[in-house]
Amino acid sequence: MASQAVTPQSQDFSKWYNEIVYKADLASQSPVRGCIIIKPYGYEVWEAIKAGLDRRFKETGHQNAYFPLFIPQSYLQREAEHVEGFSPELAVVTHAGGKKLEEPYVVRPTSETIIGESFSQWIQSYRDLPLLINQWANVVRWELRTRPFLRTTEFLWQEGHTAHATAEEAQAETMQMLEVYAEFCREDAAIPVVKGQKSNIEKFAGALRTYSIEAMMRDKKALQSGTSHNLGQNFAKAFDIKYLSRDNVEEYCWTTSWGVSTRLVGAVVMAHGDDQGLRLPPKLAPIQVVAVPVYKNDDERAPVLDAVQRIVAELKAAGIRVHVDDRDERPGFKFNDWEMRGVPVRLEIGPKDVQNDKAVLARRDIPGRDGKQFIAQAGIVAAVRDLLADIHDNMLAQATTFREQNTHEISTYEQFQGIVADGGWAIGWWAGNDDDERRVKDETGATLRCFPLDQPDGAGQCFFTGQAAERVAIFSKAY
RNA sequence: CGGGGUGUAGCUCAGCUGGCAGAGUGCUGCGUUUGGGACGCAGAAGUCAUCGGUUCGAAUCCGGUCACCCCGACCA
Repeated sequence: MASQAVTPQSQDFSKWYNEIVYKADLASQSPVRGCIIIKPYGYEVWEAIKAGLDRRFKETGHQNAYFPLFIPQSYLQREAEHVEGFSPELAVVTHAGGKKLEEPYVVRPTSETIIGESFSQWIQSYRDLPLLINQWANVVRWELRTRPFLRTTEFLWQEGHTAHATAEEAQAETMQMLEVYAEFCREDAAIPVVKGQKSNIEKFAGALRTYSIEAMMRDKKALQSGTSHNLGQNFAKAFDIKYLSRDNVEEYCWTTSWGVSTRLVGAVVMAHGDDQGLRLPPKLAPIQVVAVPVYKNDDERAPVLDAVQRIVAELKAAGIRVHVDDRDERPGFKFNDWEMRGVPVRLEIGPKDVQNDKAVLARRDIPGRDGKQFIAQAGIVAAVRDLLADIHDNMLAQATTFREQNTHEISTYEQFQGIVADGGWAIGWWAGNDDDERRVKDETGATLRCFPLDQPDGAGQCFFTGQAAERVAIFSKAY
Protein backbone atom coordinates (compact mmCIF):
# COMPACT_ATOMS: atom_id res chain seq x y z
CA MET A 1 0.00 0.00 0.00
CA ALA A 2 1.44 3.35 -0.90
CA SER A 3 0.96 5.77 1.92
CA GLN A 4 0.85 9.50 2.44
CA ALA A 5 3.42 12.14 1.70
CA VAL A 6 7.03 11.76 0.70
CA THR A 7 10.03 13.89 1.70
CA PRO A 8 10.40 16.65 -0.96
CA GLN A 9 13.33 16.26 -3.37
CA SER A 10 14.55 19.74 -2.54
CA GLN A 11 14.79 18.88 1.13
CA ASP A 12 16.68 15.58 0.98
CA PHE A 13 17.02 13.82 -2.35
CA SER A 14 18.43 10.57 -0.94
CA LYS A 15 15.61 10.30 1.51
CA TRP A 16 13.11 11.07 -1.24
CA TYR A 17 14.62 8.30 -3.37
CA ASN A 18 14.51 5.69 -0.63
CA GLU A 19 10.94 6.54 0.25
CA ILE A 20 9.81 6.31 -3.38
CA VAL A 21 11.39 2.90 -3.78
CA TYR A 22 9.45 1.56 -0.81
CA LYS A 23 6.23 3.55 -1.07
CA ALA A 24 5.79 2.95 -4.79
CA ASP A 25 6.17 -0.73 -3.98
CA LEU A 26 9.20 -1.29 -6.19
CA ALA A 27 11.27 -3.10 -3.60
CA SER A 28 11.61 -3.94 0.06
CA GLN A 29 14.53 -4.46 2.35
CA SER A 30 15.92 -7.94 2.65
CA PRO A 31 17.45 -9.82 5.55
CA VAL A 32 20.70 -9.94 3.59
CA ARG A 33 23.02 -6.98 3.93
CA GLY A 34 23.20 -4.87 0.79
CA CYS A 35 20.57 -6.88 -1.07
CA ILE A 36 16.99 -5.90 -1.86
CA ILE A 37 13.83 -7.80 -2.62
CA ILE A 38 12.43 -6.61 -5.92
CA LYS A 39 8.66 -6.66 -5.50
CA PRO A 40 6.25 -7.53 -8.31
CA TYR A 41 5.62 -3.93 -9.34
CA GLY A 42 9.34 -3.15 -9.49
CA TYR A 43 10.06 -6.42 -11.22
CA GLU A 44 7.49 -5.63 -13.90
CA VAL A 45 9.39 -2.44 -14.67
CA TRP A 46 12.56 -4.54 -14.99
CA GLU A 47 10.71 -7.01 -17.21
CA ALA A 48 9.68 -4.17 -19.51
CA ILE A 49 13.31 -2.99 -19.65
CA LYS A 50 14.39 -6.55 -20.42
CA ALA A 51 11.80 -6.93 -23.15
CA GLY A 52 12.80 -3.68 -24.84
CA LEU A 53 16.49 -4.52 -24.77
CA ASP A 54 16.15 -8.19 -25.63
CA ARG A 55 14.20 -7.32 -28.76
CA ARG A 56 16.96 -4.92 -29.82
CA PHE A 57 19.69 -7.47 -29.11
CA LYS A 58 17.93 -10.04 -31.29
CA GLU A 59 17.41 -7.48 -34.04
CA THR A 60 21.16 -6.88 -34.09
CA GLY A 61 21.91 -10.58 -34.41
CA HIS A 62 22.66 -11.64 -30.84
CA GLN A 63 21.57 -14.89 -29.19
CA ASN A 64 20.96 -15.58 -25.53
CA ALA A 65 22.82 -18.26 -23.58
CA TYR A 66 23.51 -19.03 -19.94
CA PHE A 67 26.82 -19.65 -18.20
CA PRO A 68 27.51 -20.87 -14.64
CA LEU A 69 27.15 -18.67 -11.56
CA PHE A 70 30.39 -20.16 -10.20
CA ILE A 71 33.70 -19.35 -11.78
CA PRO A 72 36.93 -21.19 -10.93
CA GLN A 73 39.10 -18.70 -9.08
CA SER A 74 42.04 -19.35 -11.39
CA TYR A 75 40.05 -18.04 -14.36
CA LEU A 76 39.92 -14.54 -12.97
CA GLN A 77 43.64 -14.55 -12.39
CA ARG A 78 44.43 -15.10 -16.04
CA GLU A 79 43.89 -11.47 -16.97
CA ALA A 80 46.08 -9.34 -14.71
CA GLU A 81 44.13 -6.07 -14.68
CA HIS A 82 40.84 -7.91 -14.46
CA VAL A 83 41.68 -9.78 -11.26
CA GLU A 84 43.19 -6.68 -9.70
CA GLY A 85 40.08 -4.67 -10.45
CA PHE A 86 37.64 -7.17 -9.05
CA SER A 87 39.38 -9.00 -6.21
CA PRO A 88 38.29 -6.55 -3.47
CA GLU A 89 34.62 -7.17 -4.19
CA LEU A 90 34.49 -10.91 -4.76
CA ALA A 91 32.41 -13.43 -2.86
CA VAL A 92 34.24 -16.74 -2.84
CA VAL A 93 32.87 -20.21 -2.17
CA THR A 94 35.46 -22.23 -0.31
CA HIS A 95 33.29 -25.02 1.07
CA ALA A 96 30.56 -27.11 -0.49
CA GLY A 97 29.00 -30.48 0.15
CA GLY A 98 30.46 -30.39 3.63
CA LYS A 99 34.02 -30.32 2.35
CA LYS A 100 36.64 -27.77 1.55
CA LEU A 101 36.91 -27.32 -2.20
CA GLU A 102 40.10 -28.17 -4.05
CA GLU A 103 39.85 -24.87 -5.90
CA PRO A 104 37.57 -22.11 -4.61
CA TYR A 105 34.76 -20.83 -6.82
CA VAL A 106 34.12 -17.16 -7.24
CA VAL A 107 30.49 -16.06 -7.45
CA ARG A 108 30.54 -14.23 -10.79
CA PRO A 109 31.03 -10.47 -10.62
CA THR A 110 30.89 -10.58 -14.44
CA SER A 111 31.50 -13.40 -16.90
CA GLU A 112 34.28 -12.38 -19.31
CA THR A 113 36.51 -15.16 -18.05
CA ILE A 114 34.18 -18.14 -18.10
CA ILE A 115 32.64 -17.06 -21.37
CA GLY A 116 36.10 -16.46 -22.82
CA GLU A 117 36.99 -20.03 -21.91
CA SER A 118 33.94 -21.27 -23.85
CA PHE A 119 34.63 -18.99 -26.78
CA SER A 120 38.11 -20.49 -27.11
CA GLN A 121 36.45 -23.86 -27.68
CA TRP A 122 33.60 -22.68 -29.87
CA ILE A 123 35.73 -20.67 -32.26
CA GLN A 124 37.95 -22.49 -34.73
CA SER A 125 37.60 -20.67 -38.01
CA TYR A 126 36.91 -17.19 -39.35
CA ARG A 127 33.61 -18.78 -40.42
CA ASP A 128 32.61 -18.98 -36.74
CA LEU A 129 32.88 -15.20 -36.46
CA PRO A 130 31.46 -12.94 -35.42
CA LEU A 131 30.13 -14.76 -32.34
CA LEU A 132 27.38 -12.68 -30.77
CA ILE A 133 26.16 -13.86 -27.34
CA ASN A 134 24.12 -12.27 -24.57
CA GLN A 135 23.34 -13.52 -21.09
CA TRP A 136 20.62 -12.40 -18.65
CA ALA A 137 21.90 -13.18 -15.18
CA ASN A 138 22.51 -12.17 -11.60
CA VAL A 139 25.96 -11.09 -10.44
CA VAL A 140 27.50 -10.39 -7.05
CA ARG A 141 29.89 -7.62 -6.09
CA TRP A 142 30.67 -7.12 -2.42
CA GLU A 143 30.20 -3.36 -2.32
CA LEU A 144 30.81 -1.57 0.97
CA ARG A 145 28.11 0.99 0.41
CA THR A 146 24.83 0.02 -1.20
CA ARG A 147 21.64 1.78 -2.29
CA PRO A 148 18.46 0.17 -3.60
CA PHE A 149 18.79 -0.55 -7.35
CA LEU A 150 21.74 1.85 -7.80
CA ARG A 151 24.32 -0.32 -6.14
CA THR A 152 23.39 -3.59 -4.51
CA THR A 153 25.49 -6.58 -3.57
CA GLU A 154 23.56 -8.87 -5.87
CA PHE A 155 21.96 -7.41 -8.96
CA LEU A 156 20.31 -8.48 -12.19
CA TRP A 157 21.73 -7.50 -15.53
CA GLN A 158 22.52 -8.53 -19.03
CA GLU A 159 26.04 -8.98 -20.30
CA GLY A 160 26.76 -9.20 -23.99
CA HIS A 161 29.95 -10.93 -25.11
CA THR A 162 31.14 -10.97 -28.67
CA ALA A 163 34.19 -12.10 -30.63
CA HIS A 164 35.32 -10.70 -33.97
CA ALA A 165 37.97 -11.26 -36.61
CA THR A 166 39.25 -7.71 -36.72
CA ALA A 167 39.84 -4.75 -34.44
CA GLU A 168 37.56 -2.66 -36.63
CA GLU A 169 34.66 -5.06 -36.29
CA ALA A 170 35.06 -5.20 -32.51
CA GLN A 171 35.10 -1.43 -32.33
CA ALA A 172 32.01 -1.22 -34.55
CA GLU A 173 30.18 -3.69 -32.28
CA THR A 174 31.18 -1.73 -29.16
CA MET A 175 29.77 1.45 -30.64
CA GLN A 176 26.66 -0.25 -32.03
CA MET A 177 25.66 -1.57 -28.62
CA LEU A 178 26.34 1.78 -26.98
CA GLU A 179 23.89 3.25 -29.47
CA VAL A 180 21.37 0.48 -28.75
CA TYR A 181 21.48 1.48 -25.08
CA ALA A 182 21.15 5.16 -25.88
CA GLU A 183 18.25 4.52 -28.22
CA PHE A 184 16.51 2.34 -25.64
CA CYS A 185 16.88 5.02 -22.97
CA ARG A 186 15.49 7.66 -25.31
CA GLU A 187 12.66 5.67 -26.90
CA ASP A 188 11.53 3.45 -24.02
CA ALA A 189 12.72 5.09 -20.81
CA ALA A 190 12.36 8.72 -21.98
CA ILE A 191 15.81 9.44 -20.57
CA PRO A 192 18.28 11.43 -22.68
CA VAL A 193 21.84 10.15 -22.32
CA VAL A 194 25.29 11.31 -23.35
CA LYS A 195 27.39 8.72 -25.12
CA GLY A 196 31.05 8.99 -24.34
CA GLN A 197 34.36 7.34 -23.66
CA LYS A 198 35.62 6.67 -20.14
CA SER A 199 38.95 7.97 -18.96
CA ASN A 200 41.84 5.63 -18.31
CA ILE A 201 41.05 5.65 -14.58
CA GLU A 202 37.38 4.81 -15.00
CA LYS A 203 37.67 2.16 -17.67
CA PHE A 204 36.75 -1.47 -17.11
CA ALA A 205 39.41 -3.71 -15.59
CA GLY A 206 40.92 -5.46 -18.58
CA ALA A 207 39.39 -3.35 -21.34
CA LEU A 208 41.16 -1.51 -24.11
CA ARG A 209 38.49 1.19 -24.16
CA THR A 210 35.30 1.66 -22.18
CA TYR A 211 32.31 3.69 -23.32
CA SER A 212 29.27 4.62 -21.28
CA ILE A 213 25.95 6.35 -21.41
CA GLU A 214 25.58 9.00 -18.73
CA ALA A 215 22.22 10.36 -17.56
CA MET A 216 21.41 13.31 -15.34
CA MET A 217 19.26 12.68 -12.29
CA ARG A 218 16.90 15.25 -10.76
CA ASP A 219 19.56 16.18 -8.19
CA LYS A 220 21.86 17.03 -11.12
CA LYS A 221 24.23 14.17 -10.39
CA ALA A 222 25.34 11.78 -13.12
CA LEU A 223 24.38 8.13 -13.29
CA GLN A 224 26.36 5.77 -15.48
CA SER A 225 23.48 3.83 -16.95
CA GLY A 226 25.20 1.41 -19.29
CA THR A 227 28.68 0.46 -20.47
CA SER A 228 30.20 -1.00 -23.60
CA HIS A 229 33.78 -2.24 -23.68
CA ASN A 230 36.19 -2.89 -26.47
CA LEU A 231 38.35 -5.57 -24.86
CA GLY A 232 40.91 -5.62 -27.65
CA GLN A 233 42.81 -8.89 -27.58
CA ASN A 234 43.39 -8.87 -23.80
CA PHE A 235 40.91 -11.62 -23.01
CA ALA A 236 41.55 -13.44 -26.30
CA LYS A 237 45.19 -13.79 -25.30
CA ALA A 238 44.39 -14.72 -21.70
CA PHE A 239 41.88 -17.39 -22.78
CA ASP A 240 43.38 -18.43 -26.06
CA ILE A 241 40.46 -17.34 -28.23
CA LYS A 242 41.90 -17.95 -31.69
CA TYR A 243 40.67 -18.59 -35.20
CA LEU A 244 42.19 -19.73 -38.45
CA SER A 245 41.93 -16.96 -41.03
CA ARG A 246 41.00 -17.27 -44.68
CA ASP A 247 44.74 -17.29 -45.35
CA ASN A 248 45.19 -20.26 -43.00
CA VAL A 249 46.95 -18.13 -40.37
CA GLU A 250 46.10 -18.51 -36.66
CA GLU A 251 44.94 -15.17 -35.24
CA TYR A 252 43.64 -13.93 -31.89
CA CYS A 253 40.05 -12.69 -31.83
CA TRP A 254 38.98 -9.20 -30.83
CA THR A 255 36.28 -9.26 -28.15
CA THR A 256 33.74 -6.91 -26.64
CA SER A 257 31.40 -6.90 -23.67
CA TRP A 258 28.54 -4.61 -22.72
CA GLY A 259 25.93 -4.45 -19.98
CA VAL A 260 23.08 -2.70 -18.27
CA SER A 261 21.56 -3.65 -14.95
CA THR A 262 18.64 -3.15 -12.58
CA ARG A 263 20.36 0.16 -11.90
CA LEU A 264 18.25 1.36 -14.85
CA VAL A 265 15.20 1.07 -12.59
CA GLY A 266 16.91 3.54 -10.27
CA ALA A 267 17.67 5.75 -13.26
CA VAL A 268 13.99 5.86 -14.19
CA VAL A 269 13.03 6.77 -10.63
CA MET A 270 15.62 9.53 -10.27
CA ALA A 271 15.37 10.97 -13.77
CA HIS A 272 11.57 11.37 -13.77
CA GLY A 273 10.18 11.25 -10.23
CA ASP A 274 8.66 14.25 -8.49
CA ASP A 275 7.35 15.15 -5.05
CA GLN A 276 4.09 13.28 -5.73
CA GLY A 277 6.02 10.10 -6.31
CA LEU A 278 7.19 8.00 -9.19
CA ARG A 279 6.59 8.99 -12.81
CA LEU A 280 6.90 6.05 -15.16
CA PRO A 281 7.50 6.44 -18.88
CA PRO A 282 4.50 4.84 -20.67
CA LYS A 283 6.52 2.16 -22.42
CA LEU A 284 7.95 0.82 -19.17
CA ALA A 285 4.88 1.29 -16.98
CA PRO A 286 3.36 -2.01 -15.78
CA ILE A 287 0.04 -0.19 -15.65
CA GLN A 288 -0.38 2.46 -18.35
CA VAL A 289 -3.94 3.44 -17.48
CA VAL A 290 -5.67 3.10 -14.15
CA ALA A 291 -9.45 3.39 -14.18
CA VAL A 292 -11.04 4.93 -11.09
CA PRO A 293 -14.82 4.62 -10.91
CA VAL A 294 -16.58 7.37 -8.97
CA TYR A 295 -20.02 7.00 -7.39
CA LYS A 296 -21.97 8.15 -4.35
CA ASN A 297 -24.32 5.27 -3.74
CA ASP A 298 -25.48 1.88 -4.95
CA ASP A 299 -27.80 3.39 -7.55
CA GLU A 300 -24.89 5.08 -9.25
CA ARG A 301 -22.50 2.21 -8.73
CA ALA A 302 -23.85 -0.29 -11.26
CA PRO A 303 -24.06 2.00 -14.30
CA VAL A 304 -20.64 3.52 -13.57
CA LEU A 305 -19.01 0.10 -13.27
CA ASP A 306 -20.73 -1.04 -16.46
CA ALA A 307 -19.27 1.89 -18.35
CA VAL A 308 -15.84 1.32 -16.82
CA GLN A 309 -15.84 -2.35 -17.79
CA ARG A 310 -16.87 -1.57 -21.34
CA ILE A 311 -14.14 1.05 -21.82
CA VAL A 312 -11.48 -1.06 -20.12
CA ALA A 313 -12.31 -3.97 -22.42
CA GLU A 314 -11.80 -1.71 -25.43
CA LEU A 315 -8.45 -0.46 -24.14
CA LYS A 316 -7.26 -3.96 -23.36
CA ALA A 317 -8.25 -5.17 -26.80
CA ALA A 318 -6.07 -2.39 -28.20
CA GLY A 319 -3.08 -3.74 -26.26
CA ILE A 320 -3.05 -1.03 -23.59
CA ARG A 321 -2.16 -2.14 -20.05
CA VAL A 322 -5.15 -1.15 -17.92
CA HIS A 323 -6.07 -1.73 -14.31
CA VAL A 324 -9.42 -1.06 -12.64
CA ASP A 325 -9.17 0.19 -9.07
CA ASP A 326 -12.38 -1.10 -7.54
CA ARG A 327 -11.12 -0.93 -3.98
CA ASP A 328 -13.50 0.38 -1.36
CA GLU A 329 -11.66 3.68 -0.95
CA ARG A 330 -12.48 7.26 -1.73
CA PRO A 331 -11.43 8.50 -5.17
CA GLY A 332 -9.08 11.13 -3.73
CA PHE A 333 -7.14 8.46 -1.93
CA LYS A 334 -6.82 6.42 -5.11
CA PHE A 335 -5.64 9.42 -7.14
CA ASN A 336 -2.77 10.02 -4.76
CA ASP A 337 -2.02 6.33 -4.46
CA TRP A 338 -1.60 5.84 -8.21
CA GLU A 339 0.36 9.03 -8.57
CA MET A 340 2.82 7.65 -6.03
CA ARG A 341 3.12 4.54 -8.20
CA GLY A 342 3.74 6.63 -11.29
CA VAL A 343 0.93 5.39 -13.54
CA PRO A 344 1.01 7.67 -16.63
CA VAL A 345 -2.75 8.01 -17.22
CA ARG A 346 -5.75 7.98 -14.90
CA LEU A 347 -9.20 7.39 -16.31
CA GLU A 348 -12.03 8.74 -14.16
CA ILE A 349 -15.62 7.80 -14.81
CA GLY A 350 -18.50 9.07 -12.68
CA PRO A 351 -22.28 9.35 -12.94
CA LYS A 352 -22.09 12.60 -14.90
CA ASP A 353 -19.77 11.02 -17.43
CA VAL A 354 -22.05 8.01 -17.85
CA GLN A 355 -24.95 10.36 -18.53
CA ASN A 356 -23.01 12.34 -21.15
CA ASP A 357 -21.01 9.49 -22.67
CA LYS A 358 -17.84 11.23 -21.49
CA ALA A 359 -14.78 10.33 -19.45
CA VAL A 360 -11.91 12.16 -17.78
CA LEU A 361 -8.28 11.50 -18.65
CA ALA A 362 -5.64 12.84 -16.26
CA ARG A 363 -1.96 12.69 -17.18
CA ARG A 364 0.73 12.09 -14.57
CA ASP A 365 3.34 14.29 -16.24
CA ILE A 366 1.21 17.45 -15.90
CA PRO A 367 -0.10 17.96 -12.37
CA GLY A 368 -3.53 19.20 -11.37
CA ARG A 369 -6.33 20.55 -13.50
CA ASP A 370 -4.04 21.36 -16.42
CA GLY A 371 -3.38 17.67 -16.91
CA LYS A 372 -7.07 16.74 -17.10
CA GLN A 373 -9.16 16.49 -20.24
CA PHE A 374 -12.82 15.63 -20.73
CA ILE A 375 -13.36 13.44 -23.74
CA ALA A 376 -16.10 11.50 -25.48
CA GLN A 377 -16.24 7.78 -24.71
CA ALA A 378 -16.36 7.01 -28.41
CA GLY A 379 -12.83 7.15 -29.73
CA ILE A 380 -11.29 6.77 -26.29
CA VAL A 381 -8.78 4.18 -27.51
CA ALA A 382 -7.26 6.59 -29.98
CA ALA A 383 -7.28 9.36 -27.40
CA VAL A 384 -5.45 7.22 -24.84
CA ARG A 385 -2.94 6.01 -27.41
CA ASP A 386 -2.16 9.58 -28.45
CA LEU A 387 -1.95 10.67 -24.86
CA LEU A 388 0.55 7.94 -23.94
CA ALA A 389 2.73 8.90 -26.89
CA ASP A 390 2.51 12.55 -25.92
CA ILE A 391 3.42 11.79 -22.30
CA HIS A 392 6.52 9.94 -23.47
CA ASP A 393 7.57 12.86 -25.67
CA ASN A 394 6.91 15.35 -22.91
CA MET A 395 8.85 13.40 -20.28
CA LEU A 396 11.81 13.11 -22.64
CA ALA A 397 11.59 16.82 -23.38
CA GLN A 398 11.40 17.71 -19.68
CA ALA A 399 14.43 15.58 -18.87
CA THR A 400 16.36 16.97 -21.83
CA THR A 401 15.61 20.57 -20.88
CA PHE A 402 16.60 19.89 -17.30
CA ARG A 403 19.92 18.43 -18.39
CA GLU A 404 20.64 21.30 -20.75
CA GLN A 405 19.86 23.88 -18.10
CA ASN A 406 22.25 22.21 -15.71
CA THR A 407 25.15 21.54 -18.05
CA HIS A 408 27.68 24.38 -18.15
CA GLU A 409 30.69 25.05 -20.30
CA ILE A 410 33.68 26.08 -18.22
CA SER A 411 37.17 27.25 -19.12
CA THR A 412 38.82 27.80 -15.72
CA TYR A 413 39.18 25.64 -12.63
CA GLU A 414 37.49 28.36 -10.61
CA GLN A 415 34.38 28.20 -12.80
CA PHE A 416 34.58 24.45 -12.60
CA GLN A 417 34.53 24.45 -8.80
CA GLY A 418 31.59 26.82 -8.81
CA ILE A 419 29.52 24.58 -11.07
CA VAL A 420 30.35 21.44 -9.14
CA ALA A 421 29.47 23.14 -5.85
CA ASP A 422 26.08 24.27 -7.18
CA GLY A 423 25.39 20.85 -8.69
CA GLY A 424 25.30 20.16 -12.39
CA TRP A 425 27.59 19.00 -15.12
CA ALA A 426 30.72 20.90 -16.09
CA ILE A 427 32.04 20.49 -19.60
CA GLY A 428 35.46 21.79 -20.63
CA TRP A 429 38.71 21.11 -22.44
CA TRP A 430 40.81 18.49 -20.66
CA ALA A 431 44.40 17.39 -21.14
CA GLY A 432 45.19 16.19 -17.64
CA ASN A 433 46.82 12.88 -16.76
CA ASP A 434 45.61 10.25 -14.28
CA ASP A 435 47.03 12.15 -11.30
CA ASP A 436 45.38 15.40 -12.39
CA GLU A 437 42.08 13.57 -12.67
CA ARG A 438 42.47 12.14 -9.16
CA ARG A 439 43.33 15.57 -7.80
CA VAL A 440 40.18 17.08 -9.28
CA LYS A 441 38.21 14.29 -7.63
CA ASP A 442 39.89 14.79 -4.25
CA GLU A 443 39.45 18.54 -4.32
CA THR A 444 35.91 18.79 -5.66
CA GLY A 445 34.24 15.38 -5.41
CA ALA A 446 33.54 15.46 -9.15
CA THR A 447 34.76 12.71 -11.45
CA LEU A 448 35.44 12.64 -15.16
CA ARG A 449 32.23 11.08 -16.41
CA CYS A 450 33.23 10.79 -20.03
CA PHE A 451 34.68 12.34 -23.14
CA PRO A 452 31.47 12.82 -25.15
CA LEU A 453 31.47 11.26 -28.62
CA ASP A 454 30.05 14.53 -29.92
CA GLN A 455 33.07 16.79 -29.72
CA PRO A 456 33.33 20.45 -30.72
CA ASP A 457 35.51 21.31 -33.69
CA GLY A 458 39.12 22.32 -33.16
CA ALA A 459 41.11 22.34 -29.95
CA GLY A 460 41.33 24.35 -26.76
CA GLN A 461 43.17 24.91 -23.53
CA CYS A 462 42.80 22.53 -20.59
CA PHE A 463 40.91 24.24 -17.77
CA PHE A 464 43.07 22.49 -15.18
CA THR A 465 46.59 22.21 -16.58
CA GLY A 466 46.51 25.03 -19.14
CA GLN A 467 47.96 22.68 -21.74
CA ALA A 468 46.67 22.35 -25.27
CA ALA A 469 43.69 19.95 -25.24
CA GLU A 470 42.12 17.97 -28.05
CA ARG A 471 38.98 16.81 -26.27
CA VAL A 472 36.33 18.16 -23.96
CA ALA A 473 35.23 16.12 -20.96
CA ILE A 474 32.15 16.12 -18.75
CA PHE A 475 32.78 16.21 -15.01
CA SER A 476 30.15 15.77 -12.32
CA LYS A 477 29.39 14.26 -9.00
CA ALA A 478 28.08 10.81 -9.68
CA TYR A 479 26.39 7.80 -8.14
C1' C B 1 38.28 -1.15 8.27
C1' G B 2 38.08 4.10 11.51
C1' G B 3 34.29 7.80 13.93
C1' G B 4 29.14 8.35 15.47
C1' G B 5 24.13 6.44 16.13
C1' U B 6 20.00 2.98 16.55
C1' G B 7 17.66 -1.87 17.81
C1' U B 8 10.20 -1.77 21.45
C1' A B 9 3.37 -3.83 17.11
C1' G B 10 3.71 -4.68 9.63
C1' C B 11 5.89 0.70 9.38
C1' U B 12 7.51 5.41 12.10
C1' C B 13 8.65 6.03 16.94
C1' A B 14 7.56 7.36 22.47
C1' G B 15 8.46 5.03 27.13
C1' C B 16 14.78 4.85 29.84
C1' U B 17 14.73 9.15 37.66
C1' G B 18 13.53 0.38 37.74
C1' G B 19 6.95 -1.20 39.33
C1' C B 20 0.38 -3.87 34.40
C1' A B 21 3.73 -2.82 27.10
C1' G B 22 2.22 2.54 24.66
C1' A B 23 0.94 6.22 20.49
C1' G B 24 0.43 7.51 15.34
C1' U B 25 -0.13 4.92 10.96
C1' G B 26 -1.28 0.36 8.72
C1' C B 27 -4.40 -4.20 9.41
C1' U B 28 -9.67 -6.89 10.50
C1' G B 29 -15.19 -6.23 11.17
C1' C B 30 -19.72 -3.11 11.11
C1' G B 31 -21.98 1.52 9.81
C1' U B 32 -22.06 6.44 7.60
C1' U B 33 -19.28 8.37 3.37
C1' U B 34 -17.25 8.72 -1.99
C1' G B 35 -15.35 14.05 -8.75
C1' G B 36 -8.17 15.33 -4.94
C1' G B 37 -5.32 11.80 0.88
C1' A B 38 -13.27 10.92 5.05
C1' C B 39 -15.26 9.66 9.86
C1' G B 40 -17.48 6.81 14.07
C1' C B 41 -17.56 2.34 16.92
C1' A B 42 -15.46 -2.44 17.93
C1' G B 43 -11.09 -5.57 17.43
C1' A B 44 -6.38 -8.40 16.31
C1' A B 45 -1.43 -7.47 16.76
C1' G B 46 5.01 -7.63 20.86
C1' U B 47 10.65 -13.34 22.76
C1' C B 48 11.07 -4.73 24.18
C1' A B 49 17.83 -7.58 18.90
C1' U B 50 20.51 -11.39 21.71
C1' C B 51 23.28 -13.67 25.87
C1' G B 52 24.61 -12.93 30.75
C1' G B 53 24.79 -9.87 35.41
C1' U B 54 22.65 -6.51 39.44
C1' U B 55 17.68 -6.43 41.90
C1' C B 56 11.98 -8.58 45.54
C1' G B 57 11.14 -6.78 40.48
C1' A B 58 14.69 -4.88 34.19
C1' A B 59 12.32 -2.39 27.76
C1' U B 60 14.67 0.87 31.55
C1' C B 61 20.91 -0.05 35.25
C1' C B 62 25.89 -2.87 34.00
C1' G B 63 28.86 -6.14 30.64
C1' G B 64 29.45 -9.25 26.20
C1' U B 65 27.66 -10.50 21.29
C1' C B 66 24.96 -9.63 16.78
C1' A B 67 22.49 -6.66 13.24
C1' C B 68 21.30 -2.27 10.79
C1' C B 69 21.83 3.15 9.68
C1' C B 70 24.82 7.80 8.99
C1' C B 71 29.88 10.11 8.02
C1' G B 72 34.74 8.76 6.13
C1' A B 73 37.88 5.27 3.40
C1' C B 74 36.74 1.76 -0.88
C1' C B 75 34.11 1.22 -5.70
C1' A B 76 32.87 -0.82 -13.86
